[in-house]
Amino acid sequence: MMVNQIDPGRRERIIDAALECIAERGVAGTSHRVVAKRCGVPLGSMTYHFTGIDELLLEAFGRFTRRIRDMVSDRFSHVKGPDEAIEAVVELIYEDFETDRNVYLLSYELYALAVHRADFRTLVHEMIEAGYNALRLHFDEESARAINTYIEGASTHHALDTMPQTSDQARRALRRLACLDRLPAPAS
Amino acid sequence: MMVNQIDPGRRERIIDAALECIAERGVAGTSHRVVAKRCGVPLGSMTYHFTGIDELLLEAFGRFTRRIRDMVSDRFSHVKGPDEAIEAVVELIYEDFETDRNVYLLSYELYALAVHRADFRTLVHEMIEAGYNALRLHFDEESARAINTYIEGASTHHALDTMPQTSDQARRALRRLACLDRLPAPAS
Amino acid sequence: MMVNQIDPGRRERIIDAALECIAERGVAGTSHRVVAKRCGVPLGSMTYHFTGIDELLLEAFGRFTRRIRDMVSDRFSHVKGPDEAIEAVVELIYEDFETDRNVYLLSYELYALAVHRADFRTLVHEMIEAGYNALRLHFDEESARAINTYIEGASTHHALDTMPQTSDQARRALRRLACLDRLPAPAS
Amino acid sequence: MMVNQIDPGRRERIIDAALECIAERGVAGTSHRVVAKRCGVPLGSMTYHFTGIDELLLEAFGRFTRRIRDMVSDRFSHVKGPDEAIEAVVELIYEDFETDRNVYLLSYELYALAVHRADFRTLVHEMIEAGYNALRLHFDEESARAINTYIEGASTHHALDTMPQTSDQARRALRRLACLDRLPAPAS
DNA sequence: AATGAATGAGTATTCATTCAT
DNA sequence: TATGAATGAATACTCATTCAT
Repeated sequence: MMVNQIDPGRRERIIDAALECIAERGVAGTSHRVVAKRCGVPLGSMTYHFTGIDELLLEAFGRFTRRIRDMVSDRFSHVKGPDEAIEAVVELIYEDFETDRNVYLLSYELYALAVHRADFRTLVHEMIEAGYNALRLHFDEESARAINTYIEGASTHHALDTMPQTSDQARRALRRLACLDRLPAPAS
Repeated sequence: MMVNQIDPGRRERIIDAALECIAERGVAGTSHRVVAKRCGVPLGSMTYHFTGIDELLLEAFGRFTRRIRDMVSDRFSHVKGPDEAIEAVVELIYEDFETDRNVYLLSYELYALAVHRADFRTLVHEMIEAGYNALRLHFDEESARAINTYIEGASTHHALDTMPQTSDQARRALRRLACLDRLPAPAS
Repeated sequence: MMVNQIDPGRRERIIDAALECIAERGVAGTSHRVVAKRCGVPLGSMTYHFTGIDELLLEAFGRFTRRIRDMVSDRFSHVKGPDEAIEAVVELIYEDFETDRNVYLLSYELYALAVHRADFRTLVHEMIEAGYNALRLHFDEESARAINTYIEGASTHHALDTMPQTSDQARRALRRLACLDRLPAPAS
Repeated sequence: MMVNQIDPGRRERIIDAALECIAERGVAGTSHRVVAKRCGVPLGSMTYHFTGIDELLLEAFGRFTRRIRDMVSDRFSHVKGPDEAIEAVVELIYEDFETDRNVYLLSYELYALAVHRADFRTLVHEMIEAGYNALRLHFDEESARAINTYIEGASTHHALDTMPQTSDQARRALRRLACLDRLPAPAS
């Protein structure tokens, strides 16, 4: 029998491994066994640190949404005025989320869970509200909601390789939503 | 022993049952056993009609995306001009998808699969393109993309009970994206 | 992969193996694994044939109580009159149950389950009623109940190696309960 | 970190909690974790105070059998003569054991263990002998054994809700076993 | 053509116990 | 002395799939 090594950071490492695993293989492919092997802890350790797989998933996605909220608040920390806010949004989508592609991958795993389960839905709400609150400092309520909605859609289409929109196009769309440009009458 | 009954609609019934099951319990809760019981066919029938669970899921989601494409083409069939097109979009989100809530539930299950697997991603692409193509008849390319993106985001927020936007607000946002209104200078 | 052999008596063999296993190691030591190994079937076969371990235990104990009821009805089949009935009881305890010691061992496992769970309690009731009904043909109700009660106690004490009573002593006690002998005044 | 509190009664509290737990959920549902939670001691405390789960069970059942022996000796402490002894037995079954229903529930858990393991069997022996010894003071050996046997059976049938006998009927049966009444010739 | 039986890999979880602190 | 952390073996059960009939 192996001697018990005490390992204070283990719980955190398990959560990280779970998150990586979800990004790579989806929630469906994320089992106690797989996560345990990935971070080199024995199987029994999983249910010692977490009451069950659900608690693990919840903690993992909690960490994920916190990370996103941090990205948002970092991008908005020095923003002054609506023009800079639009730039922050574009950078969020085309730089931050792009750099950590997991943001895209993990979101849809989380949403699929959120559809059926309230505790995961809470995480989604918090994440969406974070975006709204940051926008609200620079836009009226209706515009802030509209922009937040657009971000959501852009992320989805980006995640699924379906967004041929460039960052320039996204910027223009966002500026329209924010009424930042005087627009020409549309050419039918 | 039961005599083998020929049952021409069986394959279709299985697909329908699978789709209901996914909506109710998620892909994770959708197994051969569960689907077979739901539509009253023997377990062996599942792998007789489908090479495996993946084929069944793919067929089920194929039916789902076709249904959505039908909703889109129905709404757009009599549309004339951009104003009516916007109305069609609003009705799609606030009436069609709302009436069949499964549209929301199933989308995120599909996206979660699509993130990791190309064949499901193809279905998503087709669905998104259908929206784009309908819009393209009434808007320039950039506006059509922007509107399609907005629809995506609005659907997500709606699915997850996070969209306090009314249909009026959505209509206004869509009209901004389409440059249908002369906009006031923004209130700082 | 091993070729599937169809094996029509398998379900019955599993039940028998479970019963032997309970007798040897107690319900606590009777797991899917252990029973499967004992009768040489793969683990997956256990939950194919039984919805769960409870169904298996219930079937096993059902077979056990039926066996006891058969012993009772065999012993009583040719009984004529109360004297012969008493003999039948003595032979039941000191021959039938003694021959198949499992009768003793299994009873207490069953009772422990019956205390907490109604479906097992039903089996116990049926078993006890079988004894009562056989006795009722030869004795008035009160005597039949009293004798049945005595049988129960004698079985327990016998099972737990605590009954120094000989069959002669048991016979005399039973005859007293049945009022078959004129009794002397007790010596204090 | 919590300072180690000395807690002299802890061992006793654990034993009590174990006994309650066995009564409620059976031996099968009684684990270190469950008992520890019930009496609010840390898990590590269980194997500190007891060498293993077996020692805990043995101590718990030891306490249980002592409790029964106390009930017996209390009931018999003032008994004078066989008539009063019979009354004591009836009160034991219909009052004492009835009041603390755990007596019934726990007995069969103990018997199931006793069937397979000698140390638990010893406890059963002591318990049964206690009854015998009390009876022996007022009856000849054979009657004492017979009465003790009857008590056992009556308890079982009572525990399993299968004893429609009233205390009056039990009293009459016991008096027959004790030869306290001149009996009528049996009605065939 | 159709299916009931079978199966091995995999799932989450519980458990008694050990041990470093 | 006392305990939180750790662990490997075991538990019941689910599953997609195969195959003989």
